[in-house]
Amino acid sequence: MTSGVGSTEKVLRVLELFTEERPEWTPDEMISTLGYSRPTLYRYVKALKNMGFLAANGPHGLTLGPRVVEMDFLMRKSDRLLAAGGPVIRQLAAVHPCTALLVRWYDNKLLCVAAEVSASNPRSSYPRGRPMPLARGAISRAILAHLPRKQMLEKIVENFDDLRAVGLGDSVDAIAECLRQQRKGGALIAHGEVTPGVIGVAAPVFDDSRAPVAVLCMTIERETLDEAGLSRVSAEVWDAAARLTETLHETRSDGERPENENDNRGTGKT
Amino acid sequence: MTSGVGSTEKVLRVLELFTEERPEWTPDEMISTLGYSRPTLYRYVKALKNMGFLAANGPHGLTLGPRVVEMDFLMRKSDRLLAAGGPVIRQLAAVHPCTALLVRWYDNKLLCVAAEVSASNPRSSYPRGRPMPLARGAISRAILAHLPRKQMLEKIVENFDDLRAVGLGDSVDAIAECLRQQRKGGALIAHGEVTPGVIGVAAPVFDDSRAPVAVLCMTIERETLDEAGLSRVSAEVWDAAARLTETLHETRSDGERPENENDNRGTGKT
DNA sequence: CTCCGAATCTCATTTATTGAGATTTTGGCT
DNA sequence: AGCCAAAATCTCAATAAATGAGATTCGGAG
Repeated sequence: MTSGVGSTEKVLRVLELFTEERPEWTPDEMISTLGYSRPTLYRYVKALKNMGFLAANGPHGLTLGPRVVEMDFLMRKSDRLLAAGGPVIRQLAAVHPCTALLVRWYDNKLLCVAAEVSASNPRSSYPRGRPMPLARGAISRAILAHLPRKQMLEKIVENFDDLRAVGLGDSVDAIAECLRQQRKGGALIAHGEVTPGVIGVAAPVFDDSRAPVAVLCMTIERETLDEAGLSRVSAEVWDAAARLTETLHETRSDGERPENENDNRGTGKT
Repeated sequence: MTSGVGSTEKVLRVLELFTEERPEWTPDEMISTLGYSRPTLYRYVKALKNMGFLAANGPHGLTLGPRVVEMDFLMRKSDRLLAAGGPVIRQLAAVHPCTALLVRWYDNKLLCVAAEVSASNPRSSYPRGRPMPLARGAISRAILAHLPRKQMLEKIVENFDDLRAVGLGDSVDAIAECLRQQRKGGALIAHGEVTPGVIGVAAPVFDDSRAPVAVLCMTIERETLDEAGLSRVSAEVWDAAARLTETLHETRSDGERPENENDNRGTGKT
């Protein structure tokens, strides 16, 4: 609206209606929720259906459509981070019973892209696609602490209240200082900031530039781990993240396109 | 363009650039491929980034963004077909070494939504998100044969050449007749129509209405199966599809929203 | 600090989007 | 099979938004 693509934003607002709580909508529900006129909403829906973003479900219901699944497929196939990270989180999960996560950093969002569970009774669930809190926990701080100064300050300002609540400091500068300190200690550790009784151990992964692109994290039941175990795990996580960073740099320069393990495509039924 | 949402279609055409072959684009590449002016393209990209459909990757590269992953997550969480179908394809995979697929039917597209591999050396690969050919193989015919007359004729016309090539008949009516015959034989069987040496056995799954919403399919190495085995497998597939149809009808009426097995969300790091 | 390419802004011009109401299509009934 | 109400689409004048050339600013490398 504000930027010369207002109509598109209105159209795509339709897609924002779909949530875990309400994954199916009728045109009339959309009209009354969004306040669009009938012809307009139908136009939008028709266009989104044509492009595969919406699909009919039953006589009058609408759900998200096949394009969504296809695009996610495409991302999984072509995401170097995911290809390189899969084996790494599997290794991590073998170190100690836990949930090992690979979390990608989008400028304003943390999103789990892969998870491996080795704990017998996992306390937490972060499958691919689950958004993660931006201002709490080891994962978040692993990003913040390793951001270039400028971006770090931006994010601190944006999330000031949460960060102060966790006790990192009472001013923007104090928090920045505190975060910068944490760079030096290797993996970031948080005790029960998100889930009580669960320890998070996280380390950043870097692409070519100096900005972090992802975080490796192990979440572990506190009871299963003593001090010595924690420092061993912490070293493992840090090390794994460093290896992953290394791998990313390699595949960037030589192979050009990432090699997909399973590429006999276009086949599969008879 | 033709329908009152032209500008939106132009914007979303940007997303269509991203393919398996080319998952990363720069603004300049987009400009020369799409023929948009510089300010326009930058406006589009900015909007798509704001909405999470695109994300920066490196200094100038763009890739698909986090919204895509989130939306797919949402679909996986709320898809009754997927929730009910998971166990079913696992059962099927246990019957005989194979790849068992659950394929959803969107009015113009077949898309694999879940797969279970039990063959030791699978010949085919159809992970979630892989689009499937619309006019070949047992899956396709399991849909076509069970479509209401009107839609069946539409689809036959649209795919006439392919269907004739497979030998179903030489006229629209002949093909329709042939397909209608196949309704009576239980599961649909195809020999090497897509992958030589691989047999496909498929059966339709129905939602409340009479139109099929999905297909269950087993793809099996021909050598591992004799005539008797094939008819046993065929009965199993048909049966499994019937059970799945049944389950869908049940969950539709009572539970209202599908129960998700693993719903301790908002948690997972520390 | 300076420079160069990348990204954004400005604003007159062009073009598409919008919605009330009429109209057609669909699919739920007997 | 055929009807009826609800859903979806169409028409078209009024309204508002998208467009792009060129100037400008931003931001990172040296």
